[in-house]
Amino acid sequence: MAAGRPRTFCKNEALDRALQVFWRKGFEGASICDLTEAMGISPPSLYAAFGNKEQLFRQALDRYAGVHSERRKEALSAPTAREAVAAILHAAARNLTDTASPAGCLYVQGIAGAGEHASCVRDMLNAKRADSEREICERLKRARAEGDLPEDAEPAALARYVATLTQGMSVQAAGGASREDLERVADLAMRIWPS
Amino acid sequence: MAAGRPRTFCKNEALDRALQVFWRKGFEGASICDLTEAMGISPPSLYAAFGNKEQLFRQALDRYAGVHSERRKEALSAPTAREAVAAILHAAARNLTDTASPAGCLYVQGIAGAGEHASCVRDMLNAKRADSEREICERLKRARAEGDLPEDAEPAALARYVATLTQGMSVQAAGGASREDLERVADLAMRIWPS
DNA sequence: ATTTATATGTAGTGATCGCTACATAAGTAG
DNA sequence: CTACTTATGTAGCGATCACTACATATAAAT
Repeated sequence: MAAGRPRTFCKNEALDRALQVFWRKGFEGASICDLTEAMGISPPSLYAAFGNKEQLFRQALDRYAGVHSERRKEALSAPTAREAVAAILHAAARNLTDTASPAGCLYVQGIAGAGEHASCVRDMLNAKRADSEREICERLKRARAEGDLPEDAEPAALARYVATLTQGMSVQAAGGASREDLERVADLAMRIWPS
Repeated sequence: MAAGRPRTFCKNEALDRALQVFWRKGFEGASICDLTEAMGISPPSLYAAFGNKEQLFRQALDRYAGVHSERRKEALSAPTAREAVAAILHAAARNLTDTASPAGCLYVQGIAGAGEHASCVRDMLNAKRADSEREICERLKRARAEGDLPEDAEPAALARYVATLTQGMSVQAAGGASREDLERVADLAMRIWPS
């Protein structure tokens, strides 16, 4: 059939730029004007390609989630639970203070000034954080089954401890904490390990 | 001199109601309309009594900070550093999930959808979180001086660990974590203690 | 009673929000 | 070429934002 005028920008590239804006300013803090400027396109192009602001956020969030899901899997593939959790925490310290990206984690900073009507954004971010915690929990369950963790260890509680730390590290990073500060937090946090 | 028409509302009571709104929605997420409705006053009364939205937030934040500073001091007055930190973490688990208030901590949730022009709000909240961390650090320094902590303990790093946990717990609470969940995190967190 | 000072209620300011109508440009299909 | 489809650029929509002008109300001071 007829194919119409081709779009003049790369969708994924534009999405990456939108992600940067959402990451730095949060969902509500990022205006369409901020986004179109960063993406190098006009509002009608944005709406034609991505739907609306909420759908754009969802797509940017999925892209972000893809990257971080891979990093998480890599960290969790360490041979022991102890090494896996240490890898998660130290990767967090590193990534959350990466100067090439906004400080902190989109899962935390994205909440922004969400009024009531942005509850779906809150739900999206809650779900992503829960996904992350669940993957850690699964790894710990496996470790317990393999005898890598004692029988009385509680994977769910441990996973929540790790998730709480990474989320707190995001707040710390957004507040100006240095990479070294967060590395030290990660080191301290690992002292709970029975080994 | 002449005293003029007296105001028809209690300033502190109105401030408390504004605090609830900021707490639940964040600085940017709370509209003047939300605030005036909750405070039971009209916009001109709000501006006459509190200046503007930013100054209102600052006053609400100070009020919140007063309450939490007292609670913190009480927790830190425990005889040993270990008990003091445990008290901080368990108080966080309790307070952050208090059903009478919005979930989470204003110091974290207040960041809301802060656009660039709300950087002063970000600074205010960063400063309050830093205050909290510093008080914990002071307590730990005292403990080390008293021999309650080993010579090689690092009060600053420990204080940052505790602050990171409480901030992460705020994110967890805002995401729906239960009091029991957070209590278990606090228990796990205390396992790093050398004792 | 008059003056002075502060608070209130109504109503609306300009600016910005997310979003879109509309005409035009740029491609394919026949 | 004409017909059709899709993207772009301009320009602006109604709604909401933080905030305020203005007239009026209510107190104390003289």
